[in-house]
Amino acid sequence: MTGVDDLTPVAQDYLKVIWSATEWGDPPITSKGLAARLHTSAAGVTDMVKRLAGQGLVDYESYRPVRLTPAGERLAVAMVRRHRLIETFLVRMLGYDWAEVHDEAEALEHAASEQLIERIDALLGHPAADPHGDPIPGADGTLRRPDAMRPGEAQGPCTVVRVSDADPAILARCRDLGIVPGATVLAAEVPAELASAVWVEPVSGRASPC
Amino acid sequence: MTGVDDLTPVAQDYLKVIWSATEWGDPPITSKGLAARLHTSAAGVTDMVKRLAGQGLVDYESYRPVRLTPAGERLAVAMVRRHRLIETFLVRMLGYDWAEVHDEAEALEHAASEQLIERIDALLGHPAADPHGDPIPGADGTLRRPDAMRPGEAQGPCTVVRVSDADPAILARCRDLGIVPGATVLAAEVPAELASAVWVEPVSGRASPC
DNA sequence: GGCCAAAGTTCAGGTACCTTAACTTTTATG
DNA sequence: CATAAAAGTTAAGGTACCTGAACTTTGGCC
Repeated sequence: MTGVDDLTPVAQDYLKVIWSATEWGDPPITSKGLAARLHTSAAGVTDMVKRLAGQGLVDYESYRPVRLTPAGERLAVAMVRRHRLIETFLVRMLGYDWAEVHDEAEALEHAASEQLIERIDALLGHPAADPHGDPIPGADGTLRRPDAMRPGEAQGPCTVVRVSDADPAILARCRDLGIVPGATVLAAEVPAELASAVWVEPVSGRASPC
Repeated sequence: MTGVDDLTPVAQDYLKVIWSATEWGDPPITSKGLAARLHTSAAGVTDMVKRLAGQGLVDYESYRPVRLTPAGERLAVAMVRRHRLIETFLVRMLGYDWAEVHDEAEALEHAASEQLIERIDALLGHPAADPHGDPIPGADGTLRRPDAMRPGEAQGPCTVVRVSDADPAILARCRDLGIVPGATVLAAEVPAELASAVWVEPVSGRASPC
C-alpha cells in the first residue's frame, strides 16, 4: 500500500471521512457517522471497516469508533490534499462558487493522477488553504492546523479563519453575509445557527496579551 | 438512459471505444479489438456487450462485430466530447504534453460533471478540435468530420489535419518531426511507419480544381 | 470443400461493494 | 441498576465486473 492510487475509490472515501471527522476537535467517528456521510448502510460500513482493518489502515474493535493507523492516516491526508487542491483550482481557475464546489471535487479527487495534483499545486502557487479556509496538507503530508476558536468563545473583532463546508446551505448563507475566510467580523454578530460552522481568530492576535 | 452519468465507467469506456473504432473509416470493432483496447479478457467482453445490448445501447449478434444503436451512439459521442475537451484543457491550461495527455483524460472523463465540461468548453472558447486534431463534438452531439486523406494518397504540400493518439510513441515521434495539426508537410516526406497515423489535406484545397 | 487456427462463447467461480432483516451489544434514563 | 432505544453486527443474497478453462463457431487455405 504505497500510494493513494492503490486504494479503491470507496476506500479512499472512508479514510478521508474518518480523518476529517477529528480534524477540528471532534471525537473519532462511529459507524453511524460513517454511514451517514458516505450514504450507505450501517451493515456496509461494518463490512468495509473490516476490510480496511485487514489492510492495516484502521484500528477496529467491534462496537467502538474507528481510528486510522499511521499508514491509514498518511493516505487519508493525501486524499484531503487532493480534495482541497482541486476545490481551490475549481474556484480560482474555473469560476466555481465557493458553496457548490464540494461535490465536483469529491468526484475528481479519485480520478486525478499524482502528476495532475502537483501541476495544479504549482499552478496555484502552492496555496496554504482551500476556499473554505481548510489548510492544504503538503505533498509530504505535513499540515499546519490553524489555532482557531468558535465565535462563541471569542470577543470583539475577529478574522474568519474557516467555514465548514459540510452543509452547502450554511456555506451559501455565510457567503451572503460576508462571513468568508479573511474577512473581519464581530464575534457576537455571527448568527447562532451559523456559529458552529465558523472558526475565527481574534484580530489582536493570541500571542500578544496586552 | 438519459445521460452519460447514468452509465458505469466501464460502460462509458465500451461505448467510446466502439464508436472510436469506426471514426476514421475502419470497420466495426470485434470482441478481440475491444478486449485489447480495454485491457480485459474476451470472456469479459462477451459478458459486457450482452449487458449493453440489454440496455439497448448496442446491437449484438453472436460471433459478429458490435455496433452502436442510436441511443448508444449519442452517449458514445458525449463521452468523446468529454475526452477531447479534457485533453485540450490539460494541454492548454496545465502544460501537459501532447503525447502524455491521453491517460489522464481517460480517468477524468468518468469523473467530470456535465457542468464542468461545459465550463471547460467555454473557458477554451469552444474549440473545434483537440490537440491531436480530432474534432470535438458539440454539446448537441453534432460532429464535423474533416475530409482528410492519408499522406500516401496525397501529393505535394499538405496541411496536417490529425495525428492518431492511439500510440504515444508514434505521437512523440511526430511531435519531434514537427508533424502536428496545422503544420505543412510534403506528403512524400512523412516516414512510412508514421504515415498510417497521420491525416492530411492538400494545401491547394479539394474544392478548387484549378 | 474439409480442416485447422483464430476468434468468440459458455461456464464456474472470484472480488468489492451493496442491501435488508434478524440478531446482539451498548447507552441513556428513570 | 433494569430496561428500552439506539447503535452495531451477522447473515443471506444481489449486482457489476473480472478471470481461466473448456467448448463452439468462423473463415482462410490447400
